[in-house]
Amino acid sequence: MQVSYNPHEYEPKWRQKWLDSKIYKTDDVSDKPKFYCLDFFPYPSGSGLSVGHCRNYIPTDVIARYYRMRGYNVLHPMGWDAFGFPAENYAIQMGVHPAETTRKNAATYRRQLQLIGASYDWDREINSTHPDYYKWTQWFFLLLYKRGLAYRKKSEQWWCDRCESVLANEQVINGCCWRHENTPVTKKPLEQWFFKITAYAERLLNDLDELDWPEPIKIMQRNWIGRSTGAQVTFMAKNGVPIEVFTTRPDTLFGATFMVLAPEHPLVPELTTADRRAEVEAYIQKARTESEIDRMSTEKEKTGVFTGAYAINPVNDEKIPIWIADYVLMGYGTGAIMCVPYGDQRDYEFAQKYGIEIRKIIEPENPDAVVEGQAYTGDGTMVNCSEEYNGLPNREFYEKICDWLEAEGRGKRTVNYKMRDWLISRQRYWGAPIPVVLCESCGEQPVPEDQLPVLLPEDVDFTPAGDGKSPLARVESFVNTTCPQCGGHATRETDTMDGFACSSWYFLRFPNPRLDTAPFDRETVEYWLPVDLYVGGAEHAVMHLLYARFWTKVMQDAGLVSFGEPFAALRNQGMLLAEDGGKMSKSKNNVITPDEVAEEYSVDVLRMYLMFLAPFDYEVSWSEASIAGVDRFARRVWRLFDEHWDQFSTQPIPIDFDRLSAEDKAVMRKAHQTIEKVTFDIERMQFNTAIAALMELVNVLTPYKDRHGITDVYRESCRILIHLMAPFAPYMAEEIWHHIGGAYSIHQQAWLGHNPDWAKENTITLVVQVNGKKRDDLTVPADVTKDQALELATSSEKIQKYTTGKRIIKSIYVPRRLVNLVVK
RNA sequence: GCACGAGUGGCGGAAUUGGCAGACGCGCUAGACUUAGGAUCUAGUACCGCAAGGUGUGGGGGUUCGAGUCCCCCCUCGUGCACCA
Repeated sequence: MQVSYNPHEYEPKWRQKWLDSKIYKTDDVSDKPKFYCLDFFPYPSGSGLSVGHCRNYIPTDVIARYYRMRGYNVLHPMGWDAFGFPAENYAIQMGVHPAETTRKNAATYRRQLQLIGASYDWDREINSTHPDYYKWTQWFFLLLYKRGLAYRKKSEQWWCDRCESVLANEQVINGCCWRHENTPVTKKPLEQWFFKITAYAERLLNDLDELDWPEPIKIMQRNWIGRSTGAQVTFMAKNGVPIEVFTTRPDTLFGATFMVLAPEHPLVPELTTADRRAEVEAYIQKARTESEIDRMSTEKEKTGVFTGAYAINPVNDEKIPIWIADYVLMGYGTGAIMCVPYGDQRDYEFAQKYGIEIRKIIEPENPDAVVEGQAYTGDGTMVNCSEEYNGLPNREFYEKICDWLEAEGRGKRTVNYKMRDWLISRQRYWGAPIPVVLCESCGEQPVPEDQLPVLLPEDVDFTPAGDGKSPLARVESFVNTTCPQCGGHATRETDTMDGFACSSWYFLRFPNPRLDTAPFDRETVEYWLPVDLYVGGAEHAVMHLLYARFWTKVMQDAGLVSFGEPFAALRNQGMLLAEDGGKMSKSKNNVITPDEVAEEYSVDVLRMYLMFLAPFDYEVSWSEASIAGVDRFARRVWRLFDEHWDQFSTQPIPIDFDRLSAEDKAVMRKAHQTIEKVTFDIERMQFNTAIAALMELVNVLTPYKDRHGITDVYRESCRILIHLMAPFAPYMAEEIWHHIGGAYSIHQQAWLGHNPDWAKENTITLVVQVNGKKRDDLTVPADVTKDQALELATSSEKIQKYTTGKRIIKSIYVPRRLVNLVVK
């Protein structure tokens, strides 16, 4: 019987059946080994999924399907990280409520993910904007609050004049607003909520070592955390004010010939002398207005002004001038530095420009190491210090001077981090309200747990007022409340939480998505977590991945979970570029959607093509030409079965391997080698070579069928093929399985194991080299011994051409590979 | 500037980790079947050479019987960090 290949008919049919019969439903707990396969929590944007997004969801789906067939209990869920600015901005422009946009966009994403055959357990779908979810996001806020890890502080916050609104850090791109490319942002002081992630800096850094994550991501996190060791040293100003500085090089203290404070340093007004005041204030004013990019530019020549004040260098009681300069940042260390022009390039340039003394304090072993016009940062012997220290190696002196500082109470060893606390306040509407009220008499009060969620009011005018406040501040019914402590009048915090708060715990929700008494059930979470495979783009290297690790550690400390790391293994998929090598973007009108590809070819072809085109972590361009090749492959597979459907079996066909003809053996061997190869490749996520292996098998079966028709070996090989294809081409596998009489569903069949005896080659090609150059190859039995191999090699005519009249001084035999004869 | 990555046919990429370089696919060439072909099938396809043979994994050195793979130097591209004291 001939059945025409018609994916447009069978793909929707199976899609519906899989949904209706819930074959991807996950058991809560079971005796099976578990596998938690998770995608990054997506924001459902208005434009829907492109084929680029599919490079994230299809590989994880293949993995999930594979582990299910391997007998694992697989948790493969999906949900929506749907709070955030885009929905709110869209609401402002179009007047559509963000809740409406979110609903619509999530529905589009769900439809498209179902289209591409993603095998999520849809009963576990979650949405961060539902009160059932953000109630627990607020609950975690309170947990952090109770543990002293959430605090409010006045801080300088990014502000865009054209938006008339504050911006999140991630919305500041190169010092300008993300929506107004040429509008530099400025800073505005505002009361803000912070999470004290810095308290976990050390653990966040150290625990990276145990993670199976891409090395570049770990490096980015290490850089972000930015640990440096050194000393905090107190310099006394002449008027008796202590100035704390942080230095990584206390061994250069004797070379400190001036100090620099950040222009924003609080001691500046106090230190500045009357005659310098006008100039200092002008400089501060200039630094304020200067954009961050200008100020941070390494290209820029250093500038600064003298405050008129002096401080005492604690190691030698020398009087050194205090300057202010914008190359010193208030946000790092203490906002003040000691300057050693001899040992620091920045200080060197500054000292040169302003004529400050450059004093040599470390003599390198090789005098040429000191380059004219540059600071010397290397090691050497101390000079120009005190008698006691001169002549010491600087490393040794480092320890000595730290001991001395600590003994004298003039400083101490310290560790400093570049990472700052996580600012979570957003003066925006579309986020989870921060569950805190401000009482006139009791002050700041957390909302009691039993009053959660603090509901986000629906009927709100979300146009920004330009006053730096959330639109919620204008909703009186929301703002006015009673104090949980005294019952008196109180006002609610009107800021909402950063969207990254929602994604910092969502992976704990999937094991028990509908639980209404707690964010998660301990036992279930301990069964499923940590996530076995986490896949998403590299762009979240520091933000989300660091925040989620932080929250997990807080929960561990609170005794809520036993583990300290949420994601055991992380992989980043490569970006998919447009055919011209540029980014796919709506503005360039070059976005290809899965819908279009499914329409023109099929979902299975899209899936296999994306897996085949390059290793999954490579950046690669879409190619219209190559997808046709995968379409051909799919049709070839279909033709292996077509017109012979009733001759196949879904049960293993008994094969008496030893009695097979050589050709039949070769086919059977290829089939079992393919099982081995595809299994190996899926596990190491080398999907492109797995597909290539399937193609090779088809390339063997097609001509075999033409010569021998439907033999047992052929039927068995095709049965193997269809199993191996199931994770990659789930629709076609299901349809073929159905036509050959398989019971629903192939996706609930067990993965096949290969028979190593059958997979093993019985003859091998032995390469024979003379002096490392290939001169012959011999077909020999696989179990050939070294002596036999050497005998065969040396007796080969082609080889003798190169060996006669010469002496074999060495013969190398690599079992099952080659013989190399070294002659002279 | 600093720190990682990566350079393999006309193209995307293989090479199970030091052992036949170019699997698989695209493209291309020739042929078959066709009214037709953007269908299908067959053969070929790294480069030079009629051939024997030689040369080839960005360039140059090195280790080794043997290097795409390991080591050193250089070039190009990509990514991240970028006055962090």
